[in-house]
Amino acid sequence: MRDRDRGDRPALSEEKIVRAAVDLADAEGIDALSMRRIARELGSGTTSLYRHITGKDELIELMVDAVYGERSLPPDPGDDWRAGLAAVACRFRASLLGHPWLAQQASRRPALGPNVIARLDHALAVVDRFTHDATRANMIVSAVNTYVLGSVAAELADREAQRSTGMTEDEWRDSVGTYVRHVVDSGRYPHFNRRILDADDPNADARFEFGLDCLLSGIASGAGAW
Amino acid sequence: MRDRDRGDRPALSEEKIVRAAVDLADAEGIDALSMRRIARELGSGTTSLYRHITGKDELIELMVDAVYGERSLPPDPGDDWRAGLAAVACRFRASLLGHPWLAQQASRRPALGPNVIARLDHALAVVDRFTHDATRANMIVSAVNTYVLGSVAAELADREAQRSTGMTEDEWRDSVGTYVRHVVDSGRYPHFNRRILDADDPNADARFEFGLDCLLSGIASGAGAW
DNA sequence: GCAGGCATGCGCACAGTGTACGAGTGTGGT
DNA sequence: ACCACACTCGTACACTGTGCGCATGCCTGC
Repeated sequence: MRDRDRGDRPALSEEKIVRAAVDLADAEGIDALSMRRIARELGSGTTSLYRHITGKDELIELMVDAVYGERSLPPDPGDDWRAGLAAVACRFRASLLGHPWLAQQASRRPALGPNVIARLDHALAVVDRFTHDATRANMIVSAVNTYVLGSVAAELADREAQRSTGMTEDEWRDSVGTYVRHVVDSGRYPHFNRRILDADDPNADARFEFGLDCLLSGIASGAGAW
Repeated sequence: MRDRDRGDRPALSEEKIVRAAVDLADAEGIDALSMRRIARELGSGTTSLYRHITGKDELIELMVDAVYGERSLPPDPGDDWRAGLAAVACRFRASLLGHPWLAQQASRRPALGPNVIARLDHALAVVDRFTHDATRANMIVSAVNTYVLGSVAAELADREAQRSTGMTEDEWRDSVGTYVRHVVDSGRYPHFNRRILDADDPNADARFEFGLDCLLSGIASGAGAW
């Protein structure tokens, strides 16, 4: 008993709980994340978790900050603020895509853990090469983060749709297609039709980069000044 | 019995259920939305709801489309595509802000109800004044919608934070402030400090419009072309 | 008028959730 | 040696979504 408790189960800790929770959420989705399940994964009793965290809400905040901390900060891009900001945005996007549950939590409470602050500081440092106006720098970073967040949310929605129905991409397209054909045949939405019929459907990466490029160009041009 | 069933409770219907669900989610948040609670609000049995909808997932999809349909389409802006697109973005934002639970659902399955399609068609019509390239129009609309979604998600996170803690804005600022002071005092994040100390904290409307203006300027300048 | 089918409403039950409470246990300080 | 403490965890409670099957009232065919 002594050996088992000391050896095989080297006691719980906040860090271990958070790591197990992140792994579980990554593997099976945020809906599968329950306290009982985390405890089972750790080989401990369910309520033991509550000795190290105050509740599920706090656990999720800790998970968010932990994920923000797992990637190292991108290298200093020198004077090219635009490339630097694009790199920040891509890293942020990669973090969100790697942990699909993250984007879903973003509209709950704002994360302000140490790792989040570190990333924010880095982004502000990059923008500082472009403008020394603290208020403006703040808004620029907000705008870029905001765009990335929305972009990933939309991308995940698409991905989730075909995952939850268990269809391949082609099957999904067919399924939606027959429904959409009704709408198209009604002829009431000509522009929507054109989008379906004429437009190429760019992949998520291309869409992301297109919007990011527009946003950065607008920033560079000095838009948004009073 | 006959009278009661016929008069006071004029039978359930999909539409009534959806409306009750939207009202409840607006008033008490998405977490308070349970099938039992909706049934109680309607004065019916819980499982009666399942005669009209297949389950909670479908209910939420119906709720999303219902909300998209409650605002009339903005007037045709004529040839000023930029003003028209800005109007579309503001309407979208208003819908999301009026129903905080909406943004949280956006990263689940994509809504493709009739009302959503109608709005999409309208947006594409506006952009058609700017470019006739269907693929490019598609990406432009995506980028704007994406930005609005992210912007609202961030705004709601702030709002939710102070609502859930039951603090006023000042109390919240103080509470975060003391925590942040630790970080600031450490001196490790100079740019973050400058943001806290020097930057004005623009309200959500200003932040939204700043980013939107940047994005639209970038689009107008032709950014994102290969 | 009446029988039967059918749509609808709903009580019960089941497996699952977050977490409060308090009892049990091994460890370190005095 | 003793006590206090940190920790683990079984039990319990009030919830959740929803499948099953029964009851009831209306509509149709005779």
